[in-house]
Amino acid sequence: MPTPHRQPRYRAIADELRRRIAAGAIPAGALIPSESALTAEFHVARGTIREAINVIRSEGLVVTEHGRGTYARPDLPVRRLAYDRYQIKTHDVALPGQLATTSGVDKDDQVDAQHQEIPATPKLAQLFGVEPGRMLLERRLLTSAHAVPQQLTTSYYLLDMVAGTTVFDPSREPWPGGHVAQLRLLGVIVTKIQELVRTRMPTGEEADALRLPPGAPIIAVTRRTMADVRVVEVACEMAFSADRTELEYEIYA
Amino acid sequence: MPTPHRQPRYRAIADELRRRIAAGAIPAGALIPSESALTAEFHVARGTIREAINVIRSEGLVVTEHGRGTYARPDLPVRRLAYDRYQIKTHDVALPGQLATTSGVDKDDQVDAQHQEIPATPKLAQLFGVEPGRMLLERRLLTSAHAVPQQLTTSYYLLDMVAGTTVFDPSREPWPGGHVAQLRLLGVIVTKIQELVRTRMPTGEEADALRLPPGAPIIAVTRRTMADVRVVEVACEMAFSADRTELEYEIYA
DNA sequence: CAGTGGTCTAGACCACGCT
DNA sequence: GCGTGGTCTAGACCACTGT
Repeated sequence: MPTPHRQPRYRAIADELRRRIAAGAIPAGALIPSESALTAEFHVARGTIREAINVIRSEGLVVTEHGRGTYARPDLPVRRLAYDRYQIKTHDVALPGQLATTSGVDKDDQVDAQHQEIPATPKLAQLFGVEPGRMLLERRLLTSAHAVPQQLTTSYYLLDMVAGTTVFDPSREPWPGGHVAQLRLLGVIVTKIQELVRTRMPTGEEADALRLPPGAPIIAVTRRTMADVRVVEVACEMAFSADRTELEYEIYA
Repeated sequence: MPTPHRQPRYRAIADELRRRIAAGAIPAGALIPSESALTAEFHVARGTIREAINVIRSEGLVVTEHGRGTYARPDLPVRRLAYDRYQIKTHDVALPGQLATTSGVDKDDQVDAQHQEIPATPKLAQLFGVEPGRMLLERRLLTSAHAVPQQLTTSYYLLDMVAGTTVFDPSREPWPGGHVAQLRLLGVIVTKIQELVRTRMPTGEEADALRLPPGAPIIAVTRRTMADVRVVEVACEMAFSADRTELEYEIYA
């Protein structure tokens, strides 16, 4: 079956705008023409222009700001989270005044942390391998680099392991060396970390916190930190803006 | 007195439809009311209804089919690709007539494979650590499970390593035991696999092959297979439908 | 054929950011 | 106040899927 497939006009306009951005005719960070200007240029109704912009916005090429205009999106620096990000660098622990350089948290990062004690939900209990209702420390963390939100993490620790220790003092955020180093200060030696990677659309809270444009997906990682067979930490959904993040892993034979 | 933030009608309607689907009033796989029916029910113009449906479609809750209607999306089985999927099970190699059970390819899967010889592009040459122009075997693979496309992979091998071997005979697809087992039959012992995980919007070709609804993101993995320090295979973009796939990794301290 | 979603028009008024 | 995008209307015709 031959496909004559006449291209709708809004798609042709989307193609043209995409071409201009790729060719540099509209530089990254610059405003694209306003909807009324495009209406005049292409001789179509405004709704058609808006559909075309929807297409390239859902591709992440532009972002719109109410009252200001639509911008060609500047190339965002991609943050690569490497397989060795949980390795403890000795000086991170030796010099506690220093910020962490692992665990996805860099020197330039700002963090906003909240601690709370909660009983384990059935899902958390299953991830931990403990009975529901067991008391946990919940740590909610929003990490920003250069004023751009990067990562929203909710992680959990067994309360009887961490309660009362200075290591988990909320005022000592961000944690030097990351959570693996903090656990080591408590005598807990992490032997294995499991990560489960998914992609999905953000919840409203996640979209707000990470300042995501509508339609942008996130990378959601569920992490379990193990000391031998014991689960000592669970990060139940670390959310990353998908277009600012890549994850690197190594698998050994 | 600040203006109370009134929710737009299309969002309220999207919320209502979301609620009905979550509550089971619209069962998974069933048609939601037609646009004209919703127009009558909510007393709004059809464009407003279409905007509401756009919202829940971009969330992956419904899929629309031209001429048929809009369906609440049935729960798709999620395929978990585990960290041990590259381990060779002895019988996979011992019984070559048997289908692979590793490498993300299961017994029920159908594959559509195409082989081709090409010179290395600069990007591929960099990933391989060889000079550009070096001849490679390109293997394009579309994997389907139960008639649902799952995975689109383009991978590359050094041609002088595989040329003329029966192992890489296109008629022997799918490969028993996956690519690691096939390399072992050539005497190449894989010691390490690196994977780089990203999420992005699909190209048109990818969206067609994986039968993705508009706006659905993909998981894109770049893989490098190593034998000691030598790169013996590169999968430059394995594309998975993001909502049908999750990836599991383990990191050892 | 009737019914569905896909595309498109030509308006209108509102909310927001700037000057 | 002015220009921007956000929401909404009330139509129209087309393309696809079914009977």
